[in-house]
Amino acid sequence: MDLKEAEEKFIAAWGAIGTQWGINRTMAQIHALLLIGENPLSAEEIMSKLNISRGNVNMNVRELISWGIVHKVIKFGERKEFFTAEKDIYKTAIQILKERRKRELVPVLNLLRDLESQNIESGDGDHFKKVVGDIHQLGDSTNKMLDKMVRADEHWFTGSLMKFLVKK
Amino acid sequence: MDLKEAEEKFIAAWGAIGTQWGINRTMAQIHALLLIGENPLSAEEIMSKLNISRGNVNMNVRELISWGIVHKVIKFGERKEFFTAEKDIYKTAIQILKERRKRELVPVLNLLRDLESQNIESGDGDHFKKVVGDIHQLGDSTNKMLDKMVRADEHWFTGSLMKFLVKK
DNA sequence: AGAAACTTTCAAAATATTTTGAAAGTTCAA
DNA sequence: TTGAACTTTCAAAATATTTTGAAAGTTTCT
Repeated sequence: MDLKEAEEKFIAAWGAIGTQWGINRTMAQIHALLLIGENPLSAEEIMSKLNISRGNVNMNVRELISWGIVHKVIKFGERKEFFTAEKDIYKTAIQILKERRKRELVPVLNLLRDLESQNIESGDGDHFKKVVGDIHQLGDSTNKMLDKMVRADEHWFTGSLMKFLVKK
Repeated sequence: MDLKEAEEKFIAAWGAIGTQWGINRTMAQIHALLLIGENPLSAEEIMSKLNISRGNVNMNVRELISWGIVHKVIKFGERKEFFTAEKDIYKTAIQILKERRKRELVPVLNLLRDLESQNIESGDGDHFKKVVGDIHQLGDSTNKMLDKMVRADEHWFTGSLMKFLVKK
């Protein structure tokens, strides 16, 4: 198997996996392409390598940038923009944790806080209150855990936290 | 705000959040409905409370069962099946971790192992190999971490692991 | 200012996912 | 064995998401 073949396999598989992760296939493929490319690529290049339209590239690259895992690169003397993926995979993972916390966990916590602040007329609401309270507690713990992971310096993954988590 | 109102808000919101989590809305709503209900519900009841079809209930309940977070309940003397959600939210969380590890992480590890076993003709494949190797390392660590969480007894979330993660 | 080189937008088309509901399948009591 | 009470299936319809590509917008150069 030559390099090109392996790279294509990686890109295709990353796209498929992305789908399972709830990420759109093209976005995952663009990320893979930029990850394995040593040099930044232009929109043109992404279009032709993945066989997708200009608009599609623009949209998904913008989204990847909003996740903080792809960056614009301006080359001196060149008019067009280039894009590259964060190459430190730990930074990438932390960035994704950060964003998912913001996008997926925080809204849950807000909902729960809101529900708990409501004064439900007593009685049979006990079970409901317990469920909401339990989820809230779990959500808070998870939030703190993620916060700790995200705040830790960039070597957390090889540091004491990871040692603790993975030991035995 | 009365109980019914709060419950409906919870169900609706849980559905919307599910969508963001990459879970289909109806599945999340059924889960919410079963969570806040003290007693198991029949397909009929789920249909009418959520205003969805029989087939839809069947499909999504089956999926929830395959995730291990909803269970069939047979009531003595009753012909039909009832369904209930796991009420221990920590168990539910662990179950979800377990399944996501199996469905989302394991395939990635398989891909990476496969790519690494290929003998790529040397030279400029160095960067590609590094990327694949880095992701593999991260994946392995994550896998071990999840394994530890999942294996820990059901009180891990309040136990030393959680203390460590959340302290400070 | 005008024009070339680029990026962004967005309505329409393509694709993918979810939902429906009627038909087929199953179970069980009589 | 039959038929009532249930569950499952699945093709078609509805809905949601993604993709396209041409038009509009922006920037930079002359």
